[in-house]
Amino acid sequence: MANKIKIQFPDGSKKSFDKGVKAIDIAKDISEGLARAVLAAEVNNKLVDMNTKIEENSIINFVKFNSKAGWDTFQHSAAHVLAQAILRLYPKAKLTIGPTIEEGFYYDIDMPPIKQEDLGKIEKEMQKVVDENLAVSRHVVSQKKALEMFKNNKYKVEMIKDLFSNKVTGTQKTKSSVVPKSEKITYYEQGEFKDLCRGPHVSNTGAIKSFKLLQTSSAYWRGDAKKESLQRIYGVAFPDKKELKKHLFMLQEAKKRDHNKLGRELEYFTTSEVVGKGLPLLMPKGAIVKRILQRFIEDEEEKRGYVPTITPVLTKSDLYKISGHLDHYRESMFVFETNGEEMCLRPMTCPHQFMIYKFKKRSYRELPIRYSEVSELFRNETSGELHGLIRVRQFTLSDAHIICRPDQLEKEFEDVLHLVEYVMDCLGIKEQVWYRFSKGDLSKPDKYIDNPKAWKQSEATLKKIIDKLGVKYVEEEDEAAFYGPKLDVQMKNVYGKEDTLFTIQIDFALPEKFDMTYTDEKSNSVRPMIIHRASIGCLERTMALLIEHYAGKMPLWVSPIQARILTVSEKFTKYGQEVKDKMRAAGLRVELDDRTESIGKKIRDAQLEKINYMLVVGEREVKDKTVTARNFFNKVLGAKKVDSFIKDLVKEVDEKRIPKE
RNA sequence: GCCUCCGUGGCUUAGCGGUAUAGCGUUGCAUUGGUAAUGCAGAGGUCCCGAGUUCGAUUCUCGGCGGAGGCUCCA
Repeated sequence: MANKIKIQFPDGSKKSFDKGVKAIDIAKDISEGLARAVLAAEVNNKLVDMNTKIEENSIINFVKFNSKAGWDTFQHSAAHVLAQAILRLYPKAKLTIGPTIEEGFYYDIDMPPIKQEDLGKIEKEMQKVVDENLAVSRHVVSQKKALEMFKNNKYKVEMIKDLFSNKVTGTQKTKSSVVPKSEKITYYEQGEFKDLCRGPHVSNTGAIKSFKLLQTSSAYWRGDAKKESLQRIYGVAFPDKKELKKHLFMLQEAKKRDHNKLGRELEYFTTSEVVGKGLPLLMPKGAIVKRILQRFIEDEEEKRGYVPTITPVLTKSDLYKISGHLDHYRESMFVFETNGEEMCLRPMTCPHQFMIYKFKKRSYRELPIRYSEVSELFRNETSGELHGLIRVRQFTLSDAHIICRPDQLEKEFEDVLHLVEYVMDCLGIKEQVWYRFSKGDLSKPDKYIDNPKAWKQSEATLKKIIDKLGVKYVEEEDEAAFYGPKLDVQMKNVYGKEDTLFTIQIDFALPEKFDMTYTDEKSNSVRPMIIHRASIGCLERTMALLIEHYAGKMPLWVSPIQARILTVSEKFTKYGQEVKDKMRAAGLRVELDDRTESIGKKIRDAQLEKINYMLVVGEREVKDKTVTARNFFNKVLGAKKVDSFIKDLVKEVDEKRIPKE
């Protein structure tokens, strides 16, 4: 029996096999179909290749394409095919890393810039590699041997060395974990191609049935702008053609929702060369939405005990010297000299509000003080990172600073969280967001305030609070503000790129820098705690993500044009006007389309403009004092009595109901 | 800032060394219409800007500006 082992399957059943049986043979034993479908196996929770020999009693779980591990395995195998094709076409190219990402895979390669038209050539070569159906094999070697094998590639050499010194591999974005210090290193081989890799991989290159290279870009080695610039090639792969086609179709569909396209088409905003980069001009519709969001949050905050401030956008740079912004942030600030003084446009509201706090001596009885301001901020972002309304040089943030006693911190934090949740509820985006606990990186004293003890303490405090409140979050290193850790609310745009929507930050540093104090019950002078928070985020960005999320079909309460009255002919203009006036009087945003166009045309136009309700008025309606309503999904809601319909709409606005198809 | 792609009337687009297509939209008139009606008439482009090559450049070269997607950054 010594050469037999027991394998346990996910359903709990067990079966015995010869010692050293390959994972693929176990799958075949169950069914040929399964063997074809699996990409890798988890043996005792460890991900391995299908040709791995199993030497002891194990629990096995087969990994298919539609699981996270299966996707990763498959995409990464495709990345190897790409790398092999590149080396065949460009023998001088130096491979670096080629991880899996949510949208597929990429490979960073040190080589001359790739033109768009080269991608077709590379794809052809990849197809050859796939057609050759090369067996993929895994090998374990010593560090010495590995260094010898990859001696012509300085990047791989650096990685191999790092692997043995417990350094983090990969870039921050790919989230490669710290590899435990090991004696051995693995590489994979397919045909003439060898690459350093942890695996696992599909067993043959022929499995990569269908793939597409999507785009190229440049990226820096280890994400460091001071290091070599590499060519990054993005792609995605699927086990069959149909799925790839479907995926590419979905990508195209998603791009139709791109706020940068849709927002311009729907006349929310535009840009002008003579105004400048990253400085969008909000047109009436965009301005209305922004104003609604602003009024909404101002009212809501007032209800929740915030007090407003209005502070200047322009300031002497001295203020930011105190706060440390100038040190940590200068590159992204607009700083200029005038009248012999250095001035700047404010990138943040915090120091201004702190000055108001410091206006007089504060008692513990006054706290918490919650200063809020919907403020215009300016950040001199580098040109390449600007994007539509999501990333701009001037934006409006619903900024607030809660100055409180340490014993109030938790309650205040919780209240902020409730506010943020309420806002997301009203916007109907609760399902689309997730929380990110953003921590500092103590190894970067330039980027973060150098006070390890305080960092640790405030991160622990934040963690304690969010754990206690049962917030589900992901932790991320090196994403904090320079003065403290954050809880960010994250959302993706149509390109799958992640952006911060709202943020709540605990600040341990600025109260000190600004020498902020209050007098406690024993007459001691004590440092307050500060929560920085953005409740509805940056209004422009929030608007952009709403446009994308709703494909332009905004919830009634934020919609710039809630209803449009469409007259069947000029004879009914007067009645249309009457209905419009009534609705306006009820506070609804309504337009009258009394053009001499056909009713069909007017309906189509209203639909293209994503107007919530189309109200047709013609002979029937005039007679019955009704309107015939449709919603923007073009669903006919039938004839409605005008007065009761207005009442319904007002109610819908008040309830901030979210549209459903 | 770096890499790739891009820049022709409001939009989509043809063209290419001799100042330019077409469709949609738009304007006016007629038609008074219940899911893009029809007819007639019209307006609208220094082909992103600058320099160079050329007898001549929207077309070729270079530089700039602007846009898109990455990278870095980040609300």
